[in-house]
Amino acid sequence: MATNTILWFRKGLRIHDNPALLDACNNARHMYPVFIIDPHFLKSGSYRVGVNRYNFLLESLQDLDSRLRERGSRLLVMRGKPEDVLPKAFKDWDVKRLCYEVDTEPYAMARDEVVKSLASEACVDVNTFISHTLYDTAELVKKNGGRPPLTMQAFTKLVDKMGDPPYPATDPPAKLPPLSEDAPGTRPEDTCVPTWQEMGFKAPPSTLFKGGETEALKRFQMSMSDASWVAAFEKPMTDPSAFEKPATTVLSPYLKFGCLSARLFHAELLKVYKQKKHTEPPVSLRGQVLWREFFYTVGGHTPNFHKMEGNPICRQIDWQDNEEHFNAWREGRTGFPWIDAIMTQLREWGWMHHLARHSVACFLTRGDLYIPWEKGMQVFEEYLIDQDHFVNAGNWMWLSASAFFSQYFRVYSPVAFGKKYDPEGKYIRKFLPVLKDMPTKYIYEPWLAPLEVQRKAKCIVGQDYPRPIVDHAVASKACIARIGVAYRAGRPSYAGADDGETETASKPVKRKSGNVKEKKAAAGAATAEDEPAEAKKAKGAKRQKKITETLKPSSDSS
DNA sequence: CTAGCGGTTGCACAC
DNA sequence: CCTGTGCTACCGCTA
Repeated sequence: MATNTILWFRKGLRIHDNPALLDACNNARHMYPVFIIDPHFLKSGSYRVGVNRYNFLLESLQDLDSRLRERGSRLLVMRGKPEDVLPKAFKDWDVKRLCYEVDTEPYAMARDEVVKSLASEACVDVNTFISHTLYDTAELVKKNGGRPPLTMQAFTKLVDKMGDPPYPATDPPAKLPPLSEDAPGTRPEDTCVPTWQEMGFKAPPSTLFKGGETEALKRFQMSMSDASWVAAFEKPMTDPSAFEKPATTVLSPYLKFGCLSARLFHAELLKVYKQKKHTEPPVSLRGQVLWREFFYTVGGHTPNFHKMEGNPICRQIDWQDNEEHFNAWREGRTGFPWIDAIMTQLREWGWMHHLARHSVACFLTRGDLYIPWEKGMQVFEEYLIDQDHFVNAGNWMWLSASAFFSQYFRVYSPVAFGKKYDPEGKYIRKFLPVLKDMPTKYIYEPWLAPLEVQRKAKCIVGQDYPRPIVDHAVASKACIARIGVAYRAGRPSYAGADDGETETASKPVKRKSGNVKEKKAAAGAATAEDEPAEAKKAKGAKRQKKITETLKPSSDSS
């Protein structure tokens, strides 16, 4: 017997490869495609979503609406909390089935548990589908013995053992089950896609990238059309300073919102790979899709993944917040043009190259400022159009050497790194017009330019552009020393064999060499209980103390 | 249990 | 110009 169904869009803002859509159409008299504008994502004061990503979402909804209309349906954009909106809709529309795509982010998991029990109270069947990721990440974890692999190598092997991911779902019928037009609360003027002004944003969006499935598929085709480029892709070889034509696909925002299916992307990559000799993960284009899968898998099965505290895979480091430095970083006025240009691109475009993100993330945390990675993560969360919960947190832990990556002495130079790719400083001149006439010789280090040169370039350092907030040579050495202390003081133990395991302190932590007590080490003192091998460090201790002192917020400004 | 391997993406300086 | 080394001794995984 045909019933009324709700198709609840959250991510997965697409028609293609959408198993929830297919199920919602199945045996449906009326099908109601719904998106709910959830106030959770708009908490005033501390934006979770800046105007660029929010508008990207609104454009994606517009596009989804027109694609549904082409098929005789339309999108109902509802306002309110899902746990209020949905039960009312169940009753108003006499709904018997609710279909949606699984979302494993912590907020979504909790929300959906509530919705499920409300649905059950209303005698509504709930059908859920995994189509945001390539695999069911819980299955990957199970196959790996109950805990997620923590290296990309191990993850790639695991995925290979699983075999190819499910093939993309078939396209939906050309004619979708219609809404009942006299259903309460579905008037077009009450359920249309709002504008960014209506959402309360003051400043207009400034990103170049347009949201939506149509745009996603266009960009996807464009990227895939050059098979040689696809087959030869090596992420670390791409240029972070390219902005006229970005060196990578810029498909990430479309994957984040599900405007593009990762499974479609993956399947098409395999087709190209069959024809051509190609690069391999982790650097290949397929590798990039696997990185996303990796962070979804680890993040979805690690408690408190987006925090340092209570996160069993995250190294506990004595980061030190510094309001002044943090604000300078966020607002692009550190005095390092390469860093400030990247932070400007972040705010204006909502997207920058992966390696550019590395530069600024390293600078904020283990490289120069020693500020908690969570602070940086929150800034990215607000401004990035492709912000993706697990990917963002995972990469911030990576860059701050808190998890996954531990060679903390590999510090990016805020001067040399960009110069390698863009010796002329075109990227800096583009995003920091105040420096556009600075001679190439000084474009990465304007504070070294003689005053006369600064005058001629109409950019006086200290007036028109800030002086550097730290001496990188000093700050980076201090950071390396201090993070080394934190490393020796203890390491995280992933004691839990299960997802829910949060207690980690019970297992003894084995150490290879002198287990320096945190307080003593932090004071920079060599201790008597240290192994003889540590003796040679006595000399280093003094220097270390000095370096540690330079990190104190009161004394480290230049 | 443990040693050895290898890791998407650093840099400056010495030789 | 190249390769090696210090920074400081990393760590999950595999055999």
